[in-house]
Amino acid sequence: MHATKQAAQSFGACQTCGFRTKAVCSALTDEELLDLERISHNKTFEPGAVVTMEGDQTDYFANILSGVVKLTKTMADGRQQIVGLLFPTDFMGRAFVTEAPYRAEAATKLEMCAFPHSSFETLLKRYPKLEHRLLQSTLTELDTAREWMLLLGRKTAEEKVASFLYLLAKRAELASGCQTADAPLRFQLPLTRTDMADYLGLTIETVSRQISKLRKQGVIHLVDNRTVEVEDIELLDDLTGS
Amino acid sequence: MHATKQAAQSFGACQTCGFRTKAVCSALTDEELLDLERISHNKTFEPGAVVTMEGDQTDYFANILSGVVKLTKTMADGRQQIVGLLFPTDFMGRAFVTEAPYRAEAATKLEMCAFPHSSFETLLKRYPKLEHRLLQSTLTELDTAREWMLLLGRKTAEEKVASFLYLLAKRAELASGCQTADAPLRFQLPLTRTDMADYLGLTIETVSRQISKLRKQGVIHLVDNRTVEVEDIELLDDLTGS
DNA sequence: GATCAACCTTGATCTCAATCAAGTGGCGTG
DNA sequence: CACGCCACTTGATTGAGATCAAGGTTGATC
Repeated sequence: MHATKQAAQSFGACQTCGFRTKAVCSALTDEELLDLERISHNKTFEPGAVVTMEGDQTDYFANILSGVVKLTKTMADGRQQIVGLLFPTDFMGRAFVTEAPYRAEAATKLEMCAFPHSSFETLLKRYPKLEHRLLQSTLTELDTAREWMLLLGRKTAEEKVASFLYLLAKRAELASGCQTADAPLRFQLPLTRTDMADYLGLTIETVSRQISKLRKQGVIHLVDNRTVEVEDIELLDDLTGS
Repeated sequence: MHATKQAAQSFGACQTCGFRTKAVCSALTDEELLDLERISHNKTFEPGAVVTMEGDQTDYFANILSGVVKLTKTMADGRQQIVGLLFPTDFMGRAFVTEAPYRAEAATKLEMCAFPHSSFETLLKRYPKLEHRLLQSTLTELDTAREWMLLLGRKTAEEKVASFLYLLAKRAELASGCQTADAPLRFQLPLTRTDMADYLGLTIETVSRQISKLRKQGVIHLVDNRTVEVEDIELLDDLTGS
């Protein structure tokens, strides 16, 4: 029920600590946590690997240790929409529901700490505060989804792309909070342009154009296609429309 | 913890029964239900009345008895997005969170059974199965929100309007399930054109045009602006894109 | 180091829905 | 009854983003 050696190294001590205090395990005492640890095992996935299929029965619960999971809905003719992203410390899985209404896929290299379905539900019944923690994280997920509904329904292409980059920037800032002071904020894009388009309700061409525009405006700098450096976080914030 | 006389009359016995078996109270036994009944009181609102403000502290929990609540997010420049609708038997309120990230407003005449914030949370702690029930309904809400993200991000105007009408048609069919057999399916639109636009991420003009189009195609018939009769439910289903 | 396949960018054009504009019908009020 | 107001419809025009098309870059493989 803790990060592997690799994950611990790749994130540094203050992030690893985050798992104990931020993930679902934060609901339990050290002693109770042993029950959870006993049924947990680590799993890794390569980018693009399907973690759970739509309507899959053999579902399991998991904490994301490193990497990003995308939750995708697909229409009959192939149109896709990413309906959620899961980041490290986020919880994956649906209690007491076997049928997931969407597909979970590794967006990047992925490491998670998984629990078998039935054992975890047993623990949920034994520890109401674990279920309480789950309710809170579900409510947070609901808020995030609704925030994204506003973006999808009402924001312009520029605002959509700026919002996504701002989200990642804030997340990166928080993660590196205890290390770097005011070096230029830099982060990796966990998604390809295609995934970004599917997350923002746009086409890849529009995403690419908007990124170029932000670059020309001096808001961001692209170290490479997947590495962003934020040059003006306030301007980026203004462009989100929020 | 049950519908008022008026509500009971306006819905008929099989719908009133729905509150006992479908609303949050379904988690409790008749005896335990008394605890809930003791702290509940009914409230009514006129269309347009604000039930909870964004960031409101004086939040309360409630079961919707009749009418529809819209949950709205608004941007600084006035752009709006409805991020959720609550129908009868649905539960309103956020456990252990005082700040709501959106505004709840009566879309129609509204009747609800309300519980004070603190008393309800006490009951939640006393009855874990009540909290369990809350988790389940939150998960359902999350699924609904994500379904809507696909609509907002990827569906055409026609598909959006058709999806909304289909949703209402299915709901109406279910509600009248035990009464009417195969009379033409008829229902009231709980939203104005403006609200529909805000729910679907469109403008009122586009909503109006798509409704006219569906009418001309013989999919629906408008008894009046707010009353829809479905003439071809299968065709309507096809047009949703799902 | 040539080839190929992803992934991304940029340009030209098109199209769907937004915007702008005018008009209708119902309803409450003076 | 006239008036204004509100919700809605319909038409004309515009524009943001989709689509179509071409080219660039990177990295894996033989």
